[in-house]
Amino acid sequence: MKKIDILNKLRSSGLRPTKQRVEIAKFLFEREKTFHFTVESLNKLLTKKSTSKIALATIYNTVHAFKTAGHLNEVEVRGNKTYFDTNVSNHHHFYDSETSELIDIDANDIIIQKIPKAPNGKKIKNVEVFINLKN
Amino acid sequence: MKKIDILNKLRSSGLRPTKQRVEIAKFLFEREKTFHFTVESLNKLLTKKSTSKIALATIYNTVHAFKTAGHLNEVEVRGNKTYFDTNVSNHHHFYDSETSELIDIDANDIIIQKIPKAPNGKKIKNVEVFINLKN
DNA sequence: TTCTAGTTTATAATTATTCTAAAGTGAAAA
DNA sequence: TTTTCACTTTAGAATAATTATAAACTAGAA
Ligand SMILES: [Mn+2]
Ligand SMILES: [Mn+2]
Ligand SMILES: [Zn+2]
Ligand SMILES: [Zn+2]
Repeated sequence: MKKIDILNKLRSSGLRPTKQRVEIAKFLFEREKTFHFTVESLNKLLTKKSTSKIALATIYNTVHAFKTAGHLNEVEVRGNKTYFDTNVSNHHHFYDSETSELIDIDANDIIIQKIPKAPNGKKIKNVEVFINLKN
Repeated sequence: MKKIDILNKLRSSGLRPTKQRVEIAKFLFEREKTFHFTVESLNKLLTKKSTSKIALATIYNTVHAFKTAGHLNEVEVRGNKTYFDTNVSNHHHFYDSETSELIDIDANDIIIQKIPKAPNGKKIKNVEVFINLKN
């Protein structure tokens, strides 16, 4: 994903491409593989990588703006911190609690044969599979 | 589960059956169906039910002690609070984000036909399925 | 009954996150 | 190009969940 696409991505979701947003978006979206992160880890990586310091509040603001725009997903991981995922398509995860590392599993790599029907007036929105790992 | 069993349950896991622990254990374990809760919700319910007030710190201590002893499981739910589950067997969940309600799914009610193999030197510890509900 | 390690408790501390409100800025309009 | 202003960034305060502290209490062994 090139810079022009980043600008389009931001503008088309009603987000002004400010210096900070572009820098964060480039860091998050200009990569081949999925990136899983917490605000803390993102902050550290950005601080290390870049010269210009971005306020922590801005990172929170930006991550939430990207999530609301559908460019990031929140992943539920045991623990206190909130995890985000640059892979916004429907998929599953391996989770290694030793390293707190998430690994993507393509939706097609898990096939569920039998599933219970949703209760009362409810419908199934989506199904998430977590595979916890050990050594 | 009767009172004597509660006492055994505590003692056999190295926990002194104090007044507070017995009261909390009775509240949590003397019921037919699985109970999912947060420390906050448990605290409210205990306050309503009982005459003797239990300190919030004691509820945290006790829930952690029960979890460590294997009498409670922690369930990962989106949001800030930590959820606990009296069902410590391997099972799955429906999750209704409208009501923040968890509903158990028996392990046998979900059959996974295809699953990827664990990465590098890792093994699969367990598989958890979350079915998110909508109206 | 005495004794003590384990437990409870009020309160302080910590940690992740959100709020606030003042200063800064992208970009539309003049 | 300059003006203008709604949107954005920011430092710091506030909040909320959880954990730590340390003094008072107690289960139960001796
Ligand atoms: Mn979490
Ligand atoms: Mn959670
Ligand atoms: Zn992912
Ligand atoms: Zn459950």
